[in-house]
Amino acid sequence: MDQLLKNLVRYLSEVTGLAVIAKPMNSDNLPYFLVRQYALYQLTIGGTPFTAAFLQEEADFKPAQFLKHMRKVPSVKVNELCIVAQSLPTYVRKRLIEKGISFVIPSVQMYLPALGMDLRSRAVRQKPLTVDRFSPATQVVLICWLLGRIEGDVTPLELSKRLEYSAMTMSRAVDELEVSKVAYVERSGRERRVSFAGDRQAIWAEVWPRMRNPVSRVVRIFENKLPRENAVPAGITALSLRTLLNEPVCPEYAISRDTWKAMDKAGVDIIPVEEPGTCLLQVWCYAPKHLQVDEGVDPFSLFLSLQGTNDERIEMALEDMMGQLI
DNA sequence: CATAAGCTGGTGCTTCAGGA
DNA sequence: TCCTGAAGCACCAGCTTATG
Repeated sequence: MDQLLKNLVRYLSEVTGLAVIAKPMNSDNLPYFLVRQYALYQLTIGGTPFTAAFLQEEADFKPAQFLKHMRKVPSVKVNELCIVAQSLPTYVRKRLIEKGISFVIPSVQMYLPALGMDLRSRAVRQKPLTVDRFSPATQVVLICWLLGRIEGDVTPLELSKRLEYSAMTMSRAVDELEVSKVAYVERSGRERRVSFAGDRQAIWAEVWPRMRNPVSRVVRIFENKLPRENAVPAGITALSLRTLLNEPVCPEYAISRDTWKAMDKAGVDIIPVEEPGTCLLQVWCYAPKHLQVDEGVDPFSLFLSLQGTNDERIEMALEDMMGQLI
């Protein structure tokens, strides 16, 4: 109880900036059952008087019963009551607010209508205000939609199952889409449903400058060391599958960072120079497999991985591919 | 090469709807 | 009126990538 009292005084002073004084009340004339359940204090916050009731047994505290008890104590003014507790379930707090009963849970929440104060320590979620560059996870969601694979609206949880990200990461991706006005978010209860804003061509034009090249590094390995089930034809190889461009001498594949980590751990050899039987392996910051289209990586990621190459044939092939797509 | 910034998932708490 | 399960959320730690 001493600790709770100290916490109360410290918390109230910090948060309100007012002088806080708490003195135990004389409980000699109180019935035993009351003394057992509540410790009463004379509390003054910046000159405003309260009767603070420290809860001894928080577990079975009931607001209605509390009021009934307090009405039996002549020295207590019901409208000056303030409950002090270490923690209270949210539904209890809700009820107290409904009834207009003041309460303080040090470091967590205070509700003091007499002072016009209502504060929760938990900060409102810090959403990004703008997004200059989409996170990899957001990019995956966007491309998935651009590929026509997201019908209607979805929740972050559904996205997390489909794209093998955590629900948390998908929730953040939805934040990014929302502030970018690329998607609309509708809340129904605790659910967030995301729907995209119509026209694919317009959205692609708007988002691609903020998208990143998925390739974080390129290594050369022997093609027979390739993890077939996780590797997807990428780069010029993928472009040659979609356009009239010739196949490159050296095939290119894409894998996710996680797949590469596993390969690296298992000790795959990196070949420093071009050699027969080798291939180029692009390590992507997301999993190419989830967005795969036909035999190769998705055309959007492919475009992002090849844009800016100063090769006229590639530029033309890219244009050709994007033209067909949108 | 060291430090900062960015990305992601785990953990535990809060909120909400619905049912007893 | 109270409880419960599911979803959403913040905080944090661990790791990767960018920068001087």
